[in-house]
Amino acid sequence: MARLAEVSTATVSRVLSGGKPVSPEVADRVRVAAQDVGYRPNPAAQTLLRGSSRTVGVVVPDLGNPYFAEILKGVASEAAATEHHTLVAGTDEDPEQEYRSAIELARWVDGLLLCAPRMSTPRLREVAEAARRLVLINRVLRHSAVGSVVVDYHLGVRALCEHLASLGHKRIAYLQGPTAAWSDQQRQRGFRSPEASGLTIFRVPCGSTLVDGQAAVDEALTYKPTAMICFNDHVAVGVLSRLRELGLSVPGDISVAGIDNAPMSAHTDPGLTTYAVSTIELGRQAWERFTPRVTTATTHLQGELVIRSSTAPPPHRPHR
Amino acid sequence: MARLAEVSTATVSRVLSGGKPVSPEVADRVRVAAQDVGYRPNPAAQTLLRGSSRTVGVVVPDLGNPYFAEILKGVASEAAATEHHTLVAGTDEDPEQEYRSAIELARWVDGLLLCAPRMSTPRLREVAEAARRLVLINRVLRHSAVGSVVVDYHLGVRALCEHLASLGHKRIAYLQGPTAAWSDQQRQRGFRSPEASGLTIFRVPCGSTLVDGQAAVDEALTYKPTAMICFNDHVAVGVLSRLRELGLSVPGDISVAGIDNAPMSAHTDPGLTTYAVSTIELGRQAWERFTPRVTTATTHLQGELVIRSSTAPPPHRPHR
DNA sequence: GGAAATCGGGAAAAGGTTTACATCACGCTA
DNA sequence: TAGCGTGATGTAAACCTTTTCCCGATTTCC
Repeated sequence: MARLAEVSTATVSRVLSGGKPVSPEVADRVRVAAQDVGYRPNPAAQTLLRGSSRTVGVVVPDLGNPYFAEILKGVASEAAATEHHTLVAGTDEDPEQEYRSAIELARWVDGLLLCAPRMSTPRLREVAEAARRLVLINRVLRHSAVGSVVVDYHLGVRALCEHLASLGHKRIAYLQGPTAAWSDQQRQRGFRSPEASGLTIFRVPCGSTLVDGQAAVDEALTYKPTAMICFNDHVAVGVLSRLRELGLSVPGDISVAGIDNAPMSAHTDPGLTTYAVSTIELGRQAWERFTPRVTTATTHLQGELVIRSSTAPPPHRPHR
Repeated sequence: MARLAEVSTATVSRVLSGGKPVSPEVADRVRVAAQDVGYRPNPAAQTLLRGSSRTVGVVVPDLGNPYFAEILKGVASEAAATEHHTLVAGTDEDPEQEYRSAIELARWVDGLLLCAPRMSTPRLREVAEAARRLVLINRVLRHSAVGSVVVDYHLGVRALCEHLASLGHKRIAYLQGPTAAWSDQQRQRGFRSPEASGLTIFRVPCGSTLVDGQAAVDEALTYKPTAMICFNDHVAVGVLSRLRELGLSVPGDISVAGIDNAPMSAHTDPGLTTYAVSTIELGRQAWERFTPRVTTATTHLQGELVIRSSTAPPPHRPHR
């Protein structure tokens, strides 16, 4: 203990952590000594006593997905601003691992940020019990001390549909997200009103990745749609790539729209029309849900339609 | 202490963690009790005593950059496989924050994975002292107990140059990475031999992001190059986007090549010629450097040239 | 001038787990 | 049969801080 080198034992604590009254010269002496010896309080000991690790956990399906990477970035940055650390875990889209990682991380952290589209509600509830504080992304759970930040995807989908309808589209393929994903169901909700207004939606099983998008195009085309709405921008990029392979022009032959406004979406060819969601804001809101004062309610985040050049009026005659 | 509910105190430890001899029936009783009470050992206490937190730290310039996201993913996955956790910090490309984050994280973790292109060598050495174990990405440091995983970028650059030269290119613009970044210097090394062989390289200040690429194009074009090599794929995507705006066709009017083979590079239009580096392998290698047995040397990782459609012979007459 | 209040500092306990050491019983061998 | 070794369990110390309680000293108010 470097503290002996100077004055005492508990005074060091007062100087370094507590805002307790300490005489200036003593405080200085302590600081100098700490500097000299390179003294650093042991985080484990601090955590043990304080009962708080000053750490938040982030569990997402895929760390490689730019969408989650952005959220992680937002949270990590907010956390760092208040001397907190960020523990991460990727779950490889596996519900079982979502659960295990969440439970495991919950032991360590003060607050857990969980994006687990596939976890069953009962298990989610278990996690809620295990975590001191839980914030869900794109999911809700009736439980005290659980906050949620959800993007109103149904609004996004509806806006995209209205945009496409106003261009004259009638037949739209929707490339679905992962089966049973909560946020996919939200998107599906958004089709109700457009469908009632005469739009025809063809639902095509797909997924959430670039490769999924690429693979789902051929099936989607069998419905002869004039436009495609993709589960997210990631998928849309895969779709654009496959359409190019097939020699179809976008938006000449077919229009394509994504959701999320991923960083790359402004730079695809053509630029991707999408429903923009601010991941920064999402991360910020999520972080705010950790602070005790906030009544742990659900925050709804609205995006906005970003119209780029991947959508246009349908061709006069169906392609092919 | 839930343990009192059953038998004793230390026996619980023996059952749950140590492989110490315990009679089967007692072990069962403990397990059942733990299950009932939902008992979980306190990680802080374990860490305090064990002297190891079973945690590794990852510090990267930008968590939103897919390249680092992939590395993080690789490490987190390897870590999870051995019951370790992953602590992350983004530094927003700020050398000062690189240092602070690294030092701070070093207190918590068993091993630190550091990607700090801009940190000065003396500070890097300080971090090496503070960390129990340090692994550097794309950087080397003469110091015991410091491992490195570096990509041989000079080989990549040379390969790209040779590829372009074989297509007939003579004037190549290189869009530089962040000033003073170690890995940019490595790339620059790769130009020596091509320059000696008669290739002309124009160096253009740029950066590491999509937006940097977009912004640097105009200056690069003033040199009237027939090809551009970009610091990384991220930059290249920005370049493609700007060239499209300017009405220049790739590779018709000008060839473009990136470095890293980011996930999106196969799906740009045109597909990006690049020097492919396996981030998975990088993460794996980095993780291996944490295990004590490895003689903490530098691992050199070689990529391979991936030729897609963004490179082609130069136009017969210089554009414009 | 004396007593009370306030401020600064020191000693010790607490926080939950692991592990070394001590204890105890049982079985095997001489 | 007695002694010794082995395997199972309990006890207590150690890990490293923070924080509470308490005491001494200085200042202020009556």
